[in-house]
Amino acid sequence: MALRYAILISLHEEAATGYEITKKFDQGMGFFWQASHQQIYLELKKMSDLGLVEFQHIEQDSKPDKKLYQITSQGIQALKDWLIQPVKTQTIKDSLLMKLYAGPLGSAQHLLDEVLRIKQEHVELLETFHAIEQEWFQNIDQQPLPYQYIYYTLRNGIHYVQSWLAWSEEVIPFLEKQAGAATR
Amino acid sequence: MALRYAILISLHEEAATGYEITKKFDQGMGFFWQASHQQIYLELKKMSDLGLVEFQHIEQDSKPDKKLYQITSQGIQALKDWLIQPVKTQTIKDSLLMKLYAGPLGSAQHLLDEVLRIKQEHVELLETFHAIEQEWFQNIDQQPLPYQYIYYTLRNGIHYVQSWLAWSEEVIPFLEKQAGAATR
DNA sequence: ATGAAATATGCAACTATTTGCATATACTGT
DNA sequence: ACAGTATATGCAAATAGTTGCATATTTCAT
Repeated sequence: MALRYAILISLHEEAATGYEITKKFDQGMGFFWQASHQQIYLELKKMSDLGLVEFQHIEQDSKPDKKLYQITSQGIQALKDWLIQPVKTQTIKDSLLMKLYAGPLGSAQHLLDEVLRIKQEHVELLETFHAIEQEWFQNIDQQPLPYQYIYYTLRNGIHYVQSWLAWSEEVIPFLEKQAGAATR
Repeated sequence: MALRYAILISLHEEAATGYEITKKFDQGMGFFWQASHQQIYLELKKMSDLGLVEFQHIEQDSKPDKKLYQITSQGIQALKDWLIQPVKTQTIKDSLLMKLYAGPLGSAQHLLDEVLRIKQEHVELLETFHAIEQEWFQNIDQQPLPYQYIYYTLRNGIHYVQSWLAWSEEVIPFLEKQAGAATR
């Protein structure tokens, strides 16, 4: 159900097309929720049938037609009701750690390559996060209240990525040693 | 598919019943992969049909009968093949951050309560992790190699929980201020 | 010129996961 | 005595998510 409420939160910020919501899931909200365009279009249809959102057809020259969705008062109420429910504990599905756990049955070199690749992604993500922090969240306590809340979701991301990078500095030397030992 | 390989890794360590594997998913492997007993029993059946595992019936007095599963050579090969595939990037589904992102539309007091509750869980988890580290992973470079790999999955967990707790120290004062302001 | 990426939406099939139920015995705590 | 927890496995229904495909135009890069 959480996808539904992620979409409602996005539409509560501003009216948008399915295509635009999909892009939002690749950016800000994407850090804590991911969804494909197929999922989003299908969910928007269901939500429209339930009266949580409504849309207007917009015809465009030189581009495909689109549907601009906006949240209804019923949608806002449903979102408010959901926001005060207890949060479900986050499930973690981390196949890198699974492969590491399997240890010597796999290849230390392969694990090392993967850790280095993901490290690079995390380094870039951290730079992006810091750039966003600089650009949008300076003097945070003077920003509008909604921004202040969003700022703390960014801070969560920064903490997470930094801790992952700190861990990688521990595991990389170990994997280098194992990968080296295997070829000798 | 990853559930399948999580089970194979577990059975490669030692033969086990579905019930015992379920308990493992609540402990060590549970940090990076979760699965219900329904999922595990169903998957074991499929894996048995495919010849990746085999089982023997064990009749017990005073307890229900059980099936002891063990990995086959075919299962070991399938696992080895999977271990050298690229890892899929982890998906994060964090409804706490989603509710935080929604900000003033929800209740700061409710968010604060939830953060404090999860913080308590994380404090306890960190204690558990540290206890495991002390008991099983002292003088890590003198331990058997498979233990050394597992140690780094534990280290990942420790880093993660510590970073979450550090973040909570940032967000709690903010939410306390917001919750206080709302009642005045 | 030709291919790739962006814009824009959607169906169908499959895989993964959750939720609810069902069964049966024994042990432990109140 | 009675309720709850542990042991042990499983089916069925529903929801959630992935993968592959389909369509149609424009703009940008090689």
